[in-house]
Amino acid sequence: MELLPDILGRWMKDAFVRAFPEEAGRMETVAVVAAANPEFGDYQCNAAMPLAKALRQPPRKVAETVLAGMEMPSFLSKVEVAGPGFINLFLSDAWMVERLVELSRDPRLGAPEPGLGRTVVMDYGSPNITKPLHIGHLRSHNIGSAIDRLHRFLGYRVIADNHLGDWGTQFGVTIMGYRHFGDPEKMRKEPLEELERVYVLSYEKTKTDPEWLARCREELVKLQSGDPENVALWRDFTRYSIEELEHTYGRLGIKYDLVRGESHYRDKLLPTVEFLAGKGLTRISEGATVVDLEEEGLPLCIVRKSDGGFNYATSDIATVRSRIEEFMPDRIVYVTDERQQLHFRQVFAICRRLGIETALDHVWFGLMRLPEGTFSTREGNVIPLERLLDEAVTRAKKVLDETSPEMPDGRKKEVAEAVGIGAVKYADLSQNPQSLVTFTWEKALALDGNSGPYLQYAYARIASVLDKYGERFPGMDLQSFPVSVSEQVERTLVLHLLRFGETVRRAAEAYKPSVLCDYLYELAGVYSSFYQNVPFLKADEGVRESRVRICGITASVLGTGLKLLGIRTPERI
RNA sequence: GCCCCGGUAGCUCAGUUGGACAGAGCAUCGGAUUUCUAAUCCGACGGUCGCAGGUUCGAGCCCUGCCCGGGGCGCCA
Repeated sequence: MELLPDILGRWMKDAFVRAFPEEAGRMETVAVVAAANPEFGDYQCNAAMPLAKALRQPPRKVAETVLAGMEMPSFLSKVEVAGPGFINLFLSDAWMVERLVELSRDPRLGAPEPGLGRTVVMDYGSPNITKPLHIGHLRSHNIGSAIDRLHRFLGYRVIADNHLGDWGTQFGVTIMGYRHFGDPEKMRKEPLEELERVYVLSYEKTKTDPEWLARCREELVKLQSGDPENVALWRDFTRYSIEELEHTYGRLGIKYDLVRGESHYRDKLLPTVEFLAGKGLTRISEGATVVDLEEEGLPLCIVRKSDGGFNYATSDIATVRSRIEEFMPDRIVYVTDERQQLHFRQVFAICRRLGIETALDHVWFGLMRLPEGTFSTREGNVIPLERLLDEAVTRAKKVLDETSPEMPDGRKKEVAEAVGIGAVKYADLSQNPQSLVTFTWEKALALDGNSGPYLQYAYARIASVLDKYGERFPGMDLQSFPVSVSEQVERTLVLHLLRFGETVRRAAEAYKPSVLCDYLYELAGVYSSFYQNVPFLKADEGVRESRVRICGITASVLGTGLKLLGIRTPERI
């Protein structure tokens, strides 16, 4: 299905070109956007005003001239010029309803497939292992997996790779910590907590004890050069970490195609530096191998340390080359926090120098903070991610106990899990990714207002309506009844449903799941208003069926949208 | 010192890339349930969009300067 703004934009462009062939021909597109206010119609076009300047004519006159030569197309009921020169477009009810039915028969609900034939590698989550996830890890996983699903929905072939930090300096520190402070008993029971504990102890010691620091580096070099004992430890640490990660990923509904980690590219580090050197991009500075990036206005980038070791930049360049070779992607997308902006600009610049043309995008998001400031292990104010999820589920369960006492216990547990985690995920996704996020329990666990549970509740109410309809009017063939709109709120709902495709496209293009959240919240709001103020099961036959069909389509759109966000949709709450 | 973000209602945040009188949620206050799930709905209250200039038909959005907060800037990732 072609998207509404595209259909309307094309018609407007025709109108402009017909009226002003020369000037309008130079306009690349004539943008049509959703109207700012329902009074002003359904969509509006503002192109007459900029054009008026070039033509040296009053904008209203330009708009009127544009419209004068056009016949009213079937999809519009009214077009008018308003204010300084806005062109307001009113969609025809009959056409909207026709489109809605078409949408309901489309498994993609009217969304386009711009990604067909395209491959994108997505790198998100990518935590450093040997530490439990904390609330700061939520954003990359959550935002990344939502962008991932949006792209798959739009037809892209997505390769989601969890690029674990499993080969860095921290292993020397952790190995030393484990050898000297490790408790085998705790290691069996809570490996990640234990690994983090010994890491912190060992790390503190590096700051006061230079010899300790030197020994940590030694252990890292031993690991990286294949020392069997250290490699065995590294394997254990990695295995424990991944097992625990998988548990949290299961709760969050995050799935990867690949979980490779930096270690996967360890044999490619030296060849990468040699390749860079072969291209004449490197020089030696203070014993380190560096790439100058002055032309790009960036600071120089170290690709090999003076002690012979490699760092993050080298690893990422090696990873880009490997991914291109293996998957031939059209694009590689990284989702990390804002602190890595410079790093990726450097890496991308070096890739360009190497002649890599694959699109490379860094999607960054604001750090999560606590009201009192940043959190850190040393401050002791780190909130483990699992604890946040547990707390959310507990609160959801409490509400369920009050509102749905009749629900069987097992079922209640499932619903509480879905609702609690839905609340946490939605609270994070609904913010503009680039805003700095201040974590508060109140916000993360909100169950009413603009929240995940509000959307899930709306969904469950619809599911209930559909069931009740089936019970009370058995044997009716819903699809054989026509859809029509009579109430204002009903029309608003239909219009909103028709905008699903354009919203999904915009959310994916902008890498902003929050765009979809806004849309779904508004959809649920319009539906709730409809539900509360317009009878359907009690309406006359015909009107009843039309409204129940609209309910069904709303359920599809809301359900699909929530699934794209990774939020589950219980049929009963 | 240089670079990147942010500053919008008491609080937490939107604002479709320059359009119509700046919008939600929370909080506060008032109303709605013999009815399709009240985790809901309807309404009220609430703003110098950090400050000062500038660009133009039009600025929360673009430009310049300043103030406040966060982050980054050669061997961590």
